[in-house]
Formats: sequence, C-alpha cells, structure tokens
Amino acid sequence: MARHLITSAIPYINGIKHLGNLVGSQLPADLYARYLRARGHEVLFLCATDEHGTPAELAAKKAGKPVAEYCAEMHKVQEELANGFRLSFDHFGRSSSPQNHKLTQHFAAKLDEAGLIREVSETQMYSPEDGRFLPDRYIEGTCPNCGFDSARGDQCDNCTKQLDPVDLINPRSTISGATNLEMRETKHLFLCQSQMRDRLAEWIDSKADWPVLTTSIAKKWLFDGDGLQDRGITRDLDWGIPVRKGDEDWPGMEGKVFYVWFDAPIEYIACAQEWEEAGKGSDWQRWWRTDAGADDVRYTQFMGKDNVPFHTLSFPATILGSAEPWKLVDYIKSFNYLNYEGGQFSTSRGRGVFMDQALEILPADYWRWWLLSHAPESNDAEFTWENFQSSVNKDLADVLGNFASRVTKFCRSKFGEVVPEGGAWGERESALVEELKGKLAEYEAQMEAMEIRKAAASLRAIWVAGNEYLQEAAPWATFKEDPDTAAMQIRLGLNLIRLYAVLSQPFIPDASAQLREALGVQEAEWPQDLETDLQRLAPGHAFTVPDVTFRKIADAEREEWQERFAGVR
RNA sequence: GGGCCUGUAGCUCAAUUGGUUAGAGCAGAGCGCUCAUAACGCUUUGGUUGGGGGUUCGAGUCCCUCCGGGCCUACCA
Repeated sequence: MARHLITSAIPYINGIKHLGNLVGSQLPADLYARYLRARGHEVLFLCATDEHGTPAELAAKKAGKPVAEYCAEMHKVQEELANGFRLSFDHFGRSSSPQNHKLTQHFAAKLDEAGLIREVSETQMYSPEDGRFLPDRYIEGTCPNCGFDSARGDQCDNCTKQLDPVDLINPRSTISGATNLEMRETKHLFLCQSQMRDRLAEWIDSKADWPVLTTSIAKKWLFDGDGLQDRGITRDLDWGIPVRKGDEDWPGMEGKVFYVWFDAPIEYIACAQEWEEAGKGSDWQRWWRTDAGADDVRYTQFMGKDNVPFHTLSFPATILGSAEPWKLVDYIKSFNYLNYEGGQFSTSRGRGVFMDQALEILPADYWRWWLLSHAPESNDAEFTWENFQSSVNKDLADVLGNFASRVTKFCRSKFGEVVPEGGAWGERESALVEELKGKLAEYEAQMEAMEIRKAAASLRAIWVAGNEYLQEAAPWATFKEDPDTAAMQIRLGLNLIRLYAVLSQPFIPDASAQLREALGVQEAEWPQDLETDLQRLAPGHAFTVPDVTFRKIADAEREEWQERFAGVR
C-alpha cells in the first residue's frame, strides 16, 4: 500500500473540451487513479479549471458577461461533464481560487528572495481601441515574406516563417479589427530559468523511465540554441492573480497579473488546499510537503504533449527555485493527439465530438472504452466512427456484455435466479484458473506501467477467456446428462461475471456497477487468489439477469453521427 | 530553416531494446455450437516491415540517403 498523488493537466476554461482533450490527460489519469484505489492504495487525484489569460477574457466578453461570472459558470459546466464521464477527481478546483492567489504570490516572493526574478522592460503592441496589449497571435497582417494577407503576429500560416508582430504590413487586431496599433513600453517579471538549466537537466537525466515523448521535449527546450530561456511570468491583463510579493505590494507591478502558465501548475498544490477546505480530506501538506510526509508519495502527472515544457521545466523551476520542500513530480505520462476522421478536432469549426455531445449520444462507458483502448500513446491516433462502432460492438456488446447475458439467462432458465449448487471443479476449471492468473498478472503489470492500450487488450483477453471456457464446457449440453456438473460450470460463469466487473471497473465503472448490482454483490475486492475469488458467489446466492449491458451501435446511427459532427457547430 | 517522433497485413496496433518461421484484434473465408445482444468457439487467407544502400554471423530494430505523415520551435493555453 502506497500513497499516490495524481494530477491531470488542468483544462482551459473557455468552452467545452473535445474527446481529444479528454483522452490526452483527464481520462487516463482517471483510469490510473481508479486502478490504484482498487488495489488498495491511498490516492489523491486532483484536477481543476485553468481560468486566467487572454482567451478567457475574450470569451467572457463575447458571452457578454463579467469574466469572473463567466468562469464560475464554465467551471460548473466542466465539472458536470467530468462527473458525466465518471472522472473520479477527489477535488475539481479552480486556478482562480483564493488559495491559488495566495500560493502563487508566495512562490513569486520566494523566487525573488532567491534572486531568480528580474524585471525586464520591453515594448509590445497595444491596441487603444481594444484597451489591451495584444499577444502576438492576436495580431494579423500581411506577411513581409510571402505577401499572405492573414499572417499572424507570431508566424505566417502560409509560408510558416516565424514573425515578429512589428514585421507585419498593415497590422490589425484580430479582436476588433483595429488598425491603429502602437508599440508601448511595459515592464514585466521574468523567471530566471536559465540559471537553473543544469539542475533541471540533471533532474531530467535521472528520469530514464519516462516516455521518450516527455524527455525529448524537455531536452529540446533545455539545450536547443542558446538553451533554456528566462520566461516572462507577468502580463498586462485585468483577470488573473495580482502581482504581489507574498503579502506585500510589488512596486512597479501595479495593475499587472501573473502569467497563466505561472499560476496554473501551482493550482495543483492549491487544489489540495481547496480539497481540504471543502471538507473532503485533511492534512494537504502530507501530499505536497516533503517535510510533512510527501517523500512517501509517488506523484504522477498526465498531460498532452503541448503541456510538457511547462511540467518538465517551468513548474519544476518554480518549485526548485523556491528552495522550499515541495514535492516534485516522479513520473510524467504524456500523450500525442487524437485526430478526427482524417483531420484535426477543431473547436472553432465544431469539427469532431465534444464532451457534452458525446454524452448526449451514448453513455460514458462506451467512450471511455474506445478512447482508452486507442489512447494516443506512441503516436497520434485517429477517431473514426467505423472504428468506434466496431470496437464498441465487438468488445463491449459481444465479448463482455453477451457473456454476462448468456450465463445469467441460461442459469435462470435451468436453475432459476440463484447460484446453483452441485458439482466440483475438474481439470478444465483448474486450467482456466491458471490461464486467468497469467492474464491477470499481465493486466496488472500493464496498468502499473500505464501502458493503457496494452492494458485494455489484456482486459479484453480476460473477457475472451470466459467465452472460450463456456464454449468448451458447454453447460447446455452437460445439463442433459449431468445437471450437477452443469451447475458447477454455470456457477463458475457467474463468478467470472463478478470477476470481470471488478477488473473492468477502472475502464467502465458504470457497467461494472450495473453488473455487480445484478449479481447482488456490493464489494469489488481486487482478486488476491483466483481459486477462492472465483468461488465467492456461493450456491444459494440470489441474482437477477442484468439489462443489456452494452447495446450495439447500428449502421444508421453511425452514419447520422458521422454527418452531424463533420463540422460547423 | 532547425529539432524530435513516426511509416509493420485491407483497418487499428504489437514485436521482451540486434537473435529462430514478424504477432494480436477487427474485416474476409471455411467449419463447429445453439446458452446468449444474428451472439460464442475453432481453423484459415493476408506482410519484399515506405524505397534504396550500408554495418553485422544475424536488421522491423543500428547507420546513410530519398519519399510520406505528425509535433514542437518559447507572447494561445
């Protein structure tokens, strides 16, 4: 029994996330958290909404609401969707929480004390009409290189040349279209990450077991060109955490806020405080402070590859630089992207399936199974409706659902809705137990290693073993000559359903609960010894035939959905 | 431009890090079963591992080169 801290990258507040976002962090993190809990470990699984930054302000403006109100509403929406997908966060916090305000300001003060903050004066594009400084990508104009008229301030989408906004010909604000942009001087705080390069590099080098995707991105940032650069950690925005040095004002920084990527990871820690304050637990420091017990904690982060630099470099720089005993991450599981039907998911064009729409169409387990069993681990993966339909129908409806159905219905018709008595295990049953032991060990090993696709395949193989056994044992034939043996066979079948419900819980929690309810079992104890675990449902135990566990997706539905989610929301 | 990842059966993916005859699932074909959600089981077809060259007793794996796909490149988050 160990203690596991698990965090999923925190989703940005502006809008509902698509399935690619879901499978890139929250869903695999949930799988892992559920598995570890099932194995009896103590788990703290945290997530939150990431609420600061320019896009949040603009989205609120577009919605005609004060940004605080907008974020509160969207937080609620995201929380409900997380519940809908059965994401088992111990707390779903907010990066705008008072706890995070305080902690972020605290970290800034500590970093300043350590001499890791410097002030930098620079000039940035300001739009008087919008009343704000414009991030590079909110400026468009004609590309000086190729003449493309919608080149963004950071890069031209046509010729891919990297640009500086001042290079653009006829620059305009993408927010208002204003063209009267001007360069204004502004002062910002920079985190001196460059001073910490060697420490960070040494730390990354010590993580030989991390996914290549994680370490290669980190190393690229550490060593590319001039190496790790200092990074601005403040912005000229209204919505955010005010720049303060702990409890004190920060002279010259009035009216500025911390950069969202500075405060967002700190929310992982603040979230534990929110968790405690919400009355869901106690002693948050035990999870986060190595001087308060967190040395015994194994901390695992889940994220999409775009988040890797912030989790391997910026956030560790914040923690190490503070010179305080905060817990550093032990393992970073990163993911590639999920594409949609030969292209990318697109939030702006409404291409692909979004979390709310997914749940309107089918229950969470259907999505959880497909997404996890096709997680983009080694490569970008692709969602297609045909693949989704065939996976769900074959794996869930035929292999697992139908197994539960055939066993319970046969039992009902021959013995009634009660675990039948009689007969004793023979060679075939012993062989099955041995086979299952091997497959279970494999499943467990893959879950421990967070090899998600492989874990799904192993679980499926365990389901298949039940069908193979049933076919060989053929209780429908045995029953005619030897009802006692048939009773034994079907008793084992019923116990297999229970076993499957327990083992499948991390992937498909609702189906697991439904099957256990039908079988009349409350517990979901992870198997210790399959010989005894497969005899837990004893003769005389009552059950009911479950409703269809997973229904099939018809061709017509699939076609309709294909059409519906092709684009333009 | 630079860096990283990637290309394996019609489709989605493996291959214990250089070691026998490259394996699974789906789809296809054949057979069996009749308890079950027209479900299940068994057998089987299918590969010049993107092309070319090299190193090696031995290459899907290492090197070079060409072709294709993807990501990152620091002010979106």
